[in-house]
Amino acid sequence: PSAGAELKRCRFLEFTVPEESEKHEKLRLEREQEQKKSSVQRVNHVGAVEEPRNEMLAVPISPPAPAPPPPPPPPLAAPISVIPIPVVTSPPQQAAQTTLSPPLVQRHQPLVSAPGVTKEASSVAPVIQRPSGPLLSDAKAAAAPSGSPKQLQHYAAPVLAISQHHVVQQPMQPQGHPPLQQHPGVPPQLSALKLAPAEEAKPNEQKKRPGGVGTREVHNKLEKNRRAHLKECFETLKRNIPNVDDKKTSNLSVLRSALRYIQTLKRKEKEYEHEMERLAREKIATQQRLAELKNELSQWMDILEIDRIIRQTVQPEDDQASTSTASEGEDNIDEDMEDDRPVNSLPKLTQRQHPELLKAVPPNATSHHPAVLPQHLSIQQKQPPAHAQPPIQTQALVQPQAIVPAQTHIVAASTVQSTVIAHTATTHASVIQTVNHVIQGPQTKHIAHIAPSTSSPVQLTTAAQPIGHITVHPATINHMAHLGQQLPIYPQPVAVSQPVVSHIAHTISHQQVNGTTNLGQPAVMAKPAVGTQVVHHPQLVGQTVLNPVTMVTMPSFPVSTLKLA
DNA sequence: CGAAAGAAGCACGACGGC
DNA sequence: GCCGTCGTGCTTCTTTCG
Repeated sequence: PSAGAELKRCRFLEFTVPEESEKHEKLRLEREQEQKKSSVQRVNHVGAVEEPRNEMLAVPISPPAPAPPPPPPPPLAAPISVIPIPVVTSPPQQAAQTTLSPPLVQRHQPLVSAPGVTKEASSVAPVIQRPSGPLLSDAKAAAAPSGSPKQLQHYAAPVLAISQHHVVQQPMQPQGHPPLQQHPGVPPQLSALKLAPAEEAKPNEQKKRPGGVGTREVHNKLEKNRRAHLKECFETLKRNIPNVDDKKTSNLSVLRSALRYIQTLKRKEKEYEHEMERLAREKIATQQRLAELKNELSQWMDILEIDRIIRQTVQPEDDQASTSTASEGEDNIDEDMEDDRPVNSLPKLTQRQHPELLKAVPPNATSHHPAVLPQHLSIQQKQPPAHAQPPIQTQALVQPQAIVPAQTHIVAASTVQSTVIAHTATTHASVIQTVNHVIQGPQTKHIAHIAPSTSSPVQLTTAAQPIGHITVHPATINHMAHLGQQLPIYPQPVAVSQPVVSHIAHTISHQQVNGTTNLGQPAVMAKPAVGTQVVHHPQLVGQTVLNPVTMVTMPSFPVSTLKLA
């Protein structure tokens, strides 16, 4: 217990007593207290054992001494009284005199009156209380080895008194007699309490009252420390409160100010919390909006990227294809693309997303152009079939039945660019461009073999010879398999209008292609005749068809098939 | 687990300074 | 009269021991 108390005390001291002097003083007090404790403990051990005995004995014995036995008191008083110093045998007289009044007087006089007197009185008082000599004496005798048997035997109470004095080291105090004479009726507790002060008062003596807490002085100092601590706390509090005068505020006002300040802080805290919540919500909303915008942007970027890729894939080919007139071809292509897709890439996207739109348009759609032998397939989804400008919409449309005289097969020797074509085939221009490239490509493997219907390969250079049909190489079909259902493959011969074939043949024979084409108006008059004769559509009259490939009319199979080319 | 002792805290009254 | 300080008694809490 002492250790714990010590700790507490140390902390307390550290906190409360900044001044070293006080610390030292306190430390000194602590040491003293410790000493007291140790001594007290020793004594207590003895006394503790003894006290009960004393009490026990005292009770029965008490009657003999003064008047009525004060049995009740003993239990409490006994422990404190501690004791064992039998040795002292002092003149009973003084003690007796002093002890007479003490208990009663003490209440009133302690502070005012001279402490010495009261102390003595108090000290004596206890002695008085225990008149029961014999028994106590016995106990004491047993407990205290060095005690004088006589006194102990004679006065039990006196012994107690003596013991106290002994502890206090006050030889002067008369102990033996007073007790005997004194009033036994005095409550033990009071006596005990009074004992302490009495001893404190004694000048040199260690105030260590065996009773421990009893020491007033110690208690006072402790109380002082406590108040100092309290004061320190108030000052600390005061320092932490804004707008508080350092010196003109009482503790009460400090408390009030602190209360107000705390309330203000709480209010602000709530406000800030609400603000934070609001900002958090705002942040979430903003993030959502940002995500949406990013999404949109990515979509647009995809579209633009696709467009770019298409351009990249188309332009170089065009460059390759058109040597001297490359620029012309490019321009035309661009123009074509622009013409075909005035809305830019969006249409493309829609095309890709809706490949079904690319499917062949029913013959009726182009039936209003009876003049055009090969029916044209409209690739422009935006343009309804009934549109007034069929040439623009139509591309390659051939009905097998319509092409009787010459069937042509497109034989793709290589499908290397099938994928690219697949991407680009969604546009009119790109399809044509692709076909153009395939046919004119420098690499032989890219060259489509256009053979006459007789199935005997014919040199492309022989422009005069009619081309019977264009066949698709099986490898190409296999290669295109991955394109899925949207890219139906037509293994059967693809009919190509005779004029187209003638154009192709003618172009190939010249080994040269002029890029400009009226993609949107590839009207070709197909003649059953075998020769290569080009008949421009009335709308094309006066225009130069530089790229005969564009004249190719495709059957009414889904446009996706064009990718095959 | 209860008793006892010690320590700490609280309340009251008194006193002095402003 | 208010406030701070002090001394003191009492109560409560904590720790130790049998």
